[in-house]
Parts: sequence; structure tokens; C-alpha cells
Amino acid sequence: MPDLLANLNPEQHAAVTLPNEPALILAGAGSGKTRVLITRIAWLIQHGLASPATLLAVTFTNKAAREMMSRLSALLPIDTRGMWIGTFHGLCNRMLRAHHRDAGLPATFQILDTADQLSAIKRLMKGLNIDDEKYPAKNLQYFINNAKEQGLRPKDVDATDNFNRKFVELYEAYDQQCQREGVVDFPELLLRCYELLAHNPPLRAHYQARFRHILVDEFQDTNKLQYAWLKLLAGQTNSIFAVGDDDQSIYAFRGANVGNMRDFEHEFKVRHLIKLEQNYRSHGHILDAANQLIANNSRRLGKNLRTDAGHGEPVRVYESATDSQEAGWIVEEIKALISTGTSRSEIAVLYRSNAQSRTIEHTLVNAGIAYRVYGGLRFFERQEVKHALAYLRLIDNPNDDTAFARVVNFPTRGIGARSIEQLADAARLYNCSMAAAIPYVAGKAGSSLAGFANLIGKMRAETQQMSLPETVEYVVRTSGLAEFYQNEREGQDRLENLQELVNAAAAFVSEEGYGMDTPARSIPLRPGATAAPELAVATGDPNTVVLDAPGIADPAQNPDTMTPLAGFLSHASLEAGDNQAQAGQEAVQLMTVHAAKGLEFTAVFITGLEEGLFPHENSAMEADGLEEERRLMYVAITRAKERLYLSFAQSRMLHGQTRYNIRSRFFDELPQETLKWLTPKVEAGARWGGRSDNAGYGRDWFARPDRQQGYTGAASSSAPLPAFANEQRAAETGFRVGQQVFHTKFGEGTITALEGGGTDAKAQVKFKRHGEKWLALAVAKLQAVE
DNA sequence: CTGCTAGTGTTTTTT
DNA sequence: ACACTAGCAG
Repeated sequence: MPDLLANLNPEQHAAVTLPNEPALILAGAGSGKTRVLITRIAWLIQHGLASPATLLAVTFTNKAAREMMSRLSALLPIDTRGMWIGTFHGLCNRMLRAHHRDAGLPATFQILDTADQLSAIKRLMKGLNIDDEKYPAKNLQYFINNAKEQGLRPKDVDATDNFNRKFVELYEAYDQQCQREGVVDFPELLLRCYELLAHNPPLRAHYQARFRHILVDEFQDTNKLQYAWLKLLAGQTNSIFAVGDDDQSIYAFRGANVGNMRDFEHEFKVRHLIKLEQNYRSHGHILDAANQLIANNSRRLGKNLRTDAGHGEPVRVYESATDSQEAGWIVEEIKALISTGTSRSEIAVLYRSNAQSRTIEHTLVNAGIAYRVYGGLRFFERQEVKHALAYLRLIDNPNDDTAFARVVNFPTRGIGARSIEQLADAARLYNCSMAAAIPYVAGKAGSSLAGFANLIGKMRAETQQMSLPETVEYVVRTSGLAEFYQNEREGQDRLENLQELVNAAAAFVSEEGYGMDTPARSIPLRPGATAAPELAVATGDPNTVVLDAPGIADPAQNPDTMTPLAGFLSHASLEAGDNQAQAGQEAVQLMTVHAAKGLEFTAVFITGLEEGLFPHENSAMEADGLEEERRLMYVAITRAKERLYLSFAQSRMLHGQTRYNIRSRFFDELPQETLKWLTPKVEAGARWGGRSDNAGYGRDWFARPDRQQGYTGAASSSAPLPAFANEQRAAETGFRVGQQVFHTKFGEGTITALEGGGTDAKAQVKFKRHGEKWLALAVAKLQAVE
């Protein structure tokens, strides 16, 4: 029996061996959070306190779920496949498939990803003749998802004004459309599952009796609905083992509610609150910086990281004039790091927003340094892959209008916008799907549509006995997609991706344990399994089935669980694939701070540390926005193991305009003794002439004279804006940065910087012909050009 | 039906 | 700056 508890520190040990009672583990960055979670599960099983079937472990990402399963099976010789370890959405999908009738869904219900959802909403609004100017589809999408994540159906939403009433009305129409088409969006998976349990006492009792141990990772990221779902599953008797870090809560913008941690503590009367504060990642100075920064936040649960490693190196700070200079310096440092033996993949360049990567990428390319950027299109989001999936979806569920609209004329088969409009009208008239409305369309349009219907019908018939990979290959071929991309000049990559989709289907079949020949659209009984593991309450023997609630469908006998095809389509929606280019390559890592959460690197650059950028200006308008930015900075700092660089630039190109920024307030919140300024530290007031505070925060950076200003929110229009440093100078010197000026000798130019005050005031001017020059305003005769 | 142009948006992101 | 989309001309 492996000693699971060896090498755990006292807090980790205590957390792993807690009794089965509500527990909150406050796990600081780099404190071995995942290890505790996994060891806890293994320990429960090893000591007979739980069986794999009575455990439920929830994560936010598939990556985290996979890591949990692989590390768990490394600790204990168990098959993690049947265990309820997964993402909120994945687990809800599983439950809804098993009980789709109770949930009011067809067996083949399909999942709309965010893009599918938006096109479904656009289609709906078009049909209802809604003015997209007045009610933008994107806003409606946000409104709907937000409502669902609060657990609100249309009838529950408080419609305070006509505008909101319209949104509620559209929300209702959207839900009806989804229901008719047999599709669910992401938040619907959770809400539907929540309602399934809430409205079905025997089913709820069944799952409550089953999941004696509920473990939640990244608890600070849960939203209201996810927390409500967890409470429902826990019931009165079960406990939740929640692991999280309020200081790393950086997803409020997508509905995460840190307050859930406090609520959980009170509502579950948590007696076991354990803080993991021993950090195994970073050197001392880095942790000191993180600790002191985050201490500026209020309403924390409270935590201070400590390390046994020494102070290590100081935190290096660099100021540059421009963003390209900043990039140049980063590249030089990277070269130096590489030459002293640091692996490229151990170096990360972090930024607040994606737009910042461009300059850095350019500079890296020119220097010939391999890098990789996180983010971007993922495999199942590629258009050719989505096209192929749409055909597969239509085979399984002809009512899926989103899939129908996507491929009815792709590859082109003479079905134009007019025909599709006619068809949509007919579908609305008969309240049926577009596929079902085809017979009602007359004329030429009708016959070409009938041709498409025949194609889908033929595909459905001929794939009846095919395995999943065969089905995918057949569809890619028969749909005409393969031929289309074959003939397309730039279609080679897309063609390869379609082949990759066939491979993905084969991999899926093998990973899920289906027989390779299992027909894609039949309900399989997995070979080797005497029954589905889902409802097997194993008491020692994992193959012993004890259905502890009579009348609850056993997925093994119930023809209502997922077919390989439905499973694959779910998989494609729920797991869009890797979004990192050429994984595994020895390359410098470029990513946003958000994307860096959970990762660690020997050397980390945090770039663009400027007011307006980091903290981001938009955060000033949001409640607790600044605190979230600070947590983000905290996450960024704690990624570094040995060496941390902080940099900022005086000017930066953004959205085609040069912006002049002052350094981030975060510099003032760090312990100065840990910082080593590589460029002279200029006191905040000095550059701009006597101001010591960080003015300028919250300014509307995007004001553009050539474009009409849209609605920017109440906060920006009603609250008086603080004075902006450059404007402050403008009042004293009569000039401002960005201003066009004329000089008798150098001609026309633009002011790029202002410095000093009174008789010492200087301006840096970029002349069209003579380059950049510093001019003393008292001497040079600069004229403003209007 | 395809290809161009004008217009627009532009923090962070998973499912 | 740049990428994406909607609308329209060919």
C-alpha cells in the first residue's frame, strides 16, 4: 500500500485526512493545492472511506480534470474512467443524458458552443424582425447567459423597463427555439441539470445518497448556479471539500462569485478551514512582493505565503520610452537567460491584453527566438471542423437548425439566401425545424432543398451501422467538404484538419472504451463492463451493481445514454481542444496573465505595467474592479520561481494611436527593498511636475474625434473624471502630448512627451523630417498647429 | 454566389 | 493597427 501521506507538510496532511465534514482549504499559489485534492481522493479510497463510485470531483477545465484523473491513477491502481471526475458542464451533460426524458430533452440533444449560440440568436432575431441596432444579438446573448447563470428563467427576470422587457421576451423565444431544435447552450446544461435535481425528489435523493464525497477545485471561480447545483447535490447530509484561493479570483467578469467562499463557510458551518501557506515555487523576494501587493485588498479571507527557499534575486524593474523598446529589452534579457542555461520553455512573457503580444512577437521573430503564443482558435472551433460536425449533428438530430443553416449551402449547392429565407418563413409558419419545412417550399428553391434533404437522409441511412470514425470519414467525403477543400488553393491545412477529425473520432472511441466497431449511433454496452459504472455503488467490487433507489434508470439497460456519436459531438462542444500552438516545443511562452494561472516558470516577465493597461482602465468602472486587477497582478507575480521582471513603457501603440501612460500604481504597492531598478527610478511626481498621486485613471482612452461616441456606461458620464497627468502639464505649458506643433527650423512635428515645469519645461517633439528632439520650451519657439 | 468595401470594435476566457 | 462582418455590386 503506497504511503500517500509521506512528504506532506502538516497543513496538507491535515487537509487530506479531514473527516467527512464540510471543509474549506485556502490554498495559496504554489502550495500544492492539486496534490492535496488528489491525495485526499486516493486516501479516502485507500482507507475504505469512499469508493470510486461515491465520489464526485468537479473542476473548471478539462485540462484540470484530466490531470486529476491521470495523477490519481498514478497513485492508486483504479480505473478513473467511470468516476464522476469532470467539469461542471461535463458532469451535467452526463446526468442529462442519463435522465434526458426527466429533463425534457431528446436523447440526441446537442450542445451549442458560444459561436453556435450567437448564430442561433441572430437567426431568431432575424425571424422576429428585431432591429439589431437597438437590440444587438451579442447583448442578448450576454443577457440570456447572465440570467441563466443566476438561475433565472424568463419568468423570474425582473423586467424593469421596456428595454428589459424586450430582452426577457426574446430570452423566452430563444429558449423555445432551443427546445424545439433539441439543443442546449452552455449555461443551459447547468441550469437544466439543476432543475432536474430540484424538481425530481427521488432522483435528487438518489444522487445525494450516492455522492457522499463532493470535492471542488478552484472554488473561488464558481458562479451562483454552480454553487446552487453543488448545494443541491450535497443535500443535508453530504459534505463538500472545497479548495480555492480568494486571492486568485480573476474571473468575476464571467460570473465567478468569490462570495461563494464566505457563503459556503457560513451555510455549511465549516469547522475545518485549513490554510496552505507554505509555498514550494518561488524565492523569497518574489513572495514578499506578492504578499505585500495583495495586502492592499480588503475583504480577504487572509493568507500569507512563506517559503523555505532564500530571498533569491531581487525583482528587476525596467522603464522604457516605447513599447518596442520594451520588447527589445525583453528579447535581450531572454537571450542572456538562454545563454546562461535557462530553457526557453521556462521563460514566460505575460501581458494584460492580447493586443500587446504583437510587438513582442515581432521582436522575437527578428531575433530568431522560438516562441509560442497561448490562445487563439482551437481545433473544434475551426470552420472546416465545425462544418463537418454540423453534418454529423444533422444526421443525429435533423431539428438542429443551427447545424442546418451552417451547411445547407456549404459546399455551395445552389441554395441561396432567398431560398433559405423562404424556408425559414415556412418553418416559422408551421412551427417546425427548417429540415421539416422543406416540403412546404415550392418551386426551384424547393427542389434544391429537397436535394439537400435527400443527401442528409442518405447519409443517415448509410451510416446506420458504421463505427464512429467510419461515419466521420464518410461524412467528410459525402458532404463534398473534402472535395471542396481539395480544390481550394489554401485548403490543404483544412483538408488535413478534416483527416485529423477522423483521427480524433478514432481516439475518442478508444479512450471511451467503446469497441472500435461499435456502431456510432447505437447504445453500446461497453465491453468488459458488466454494467455501466455510473450507478454501480461498489462496496469493494467495482462490478457489483447496487441500485440504491428503485425506479431510477440504470444507464446500462436504459437506451437513453449516449451513443458514441452523441458522446463525440458533446466532446467536440465541451472540449474545444488545445489552444496552444505546437505544444511541447522548446520555445519562450507568451500569454495573458489569465492564461498563466496555474502555471509556473523559472523566469517571468510581466510587461506593460502602466496605468490604464494594468490595472486596466475599464476596471475602474466596475465594482471591485481594481481589486480584481490586483489579484491578477498577484497571480502574475506568483508564476515566477526564480526570476521576475516588471516592465513598463512611457508610450505605447494601441488601436492605431500612441498612448502615453504613467507607470502602474502597483509599483508603489510592492516592497521597495525587493525591487532592483535597471533604469533610474523616477519618482511619480517628478516627471509630470509635482503630482504624487496616480492621476489619469479612468480616462476615456478610446475617445476618437472621427467616430461618434457610443454609450460608455453611467460611471463614465456622470462621475467627474480625475485630472490626467498630461492634461495637467498642458495647463502649465500650453502644450499637450500628441499635439501638432511647428518649429521655425525643424518644421512640423508632434509632441511625444513633456517634462519638467515652469522655466525648465521641456518637450520631446517628433519632427517629420528631423526626428525626435528635446526642446526647452522657454527657448524654442514652438507654435501650435490647429 | 463571390468579392469588395465600408463600418465597427478593440480586457481578461472556459465550457 | 488590425481583424472581422454586413451589405451590396458584379
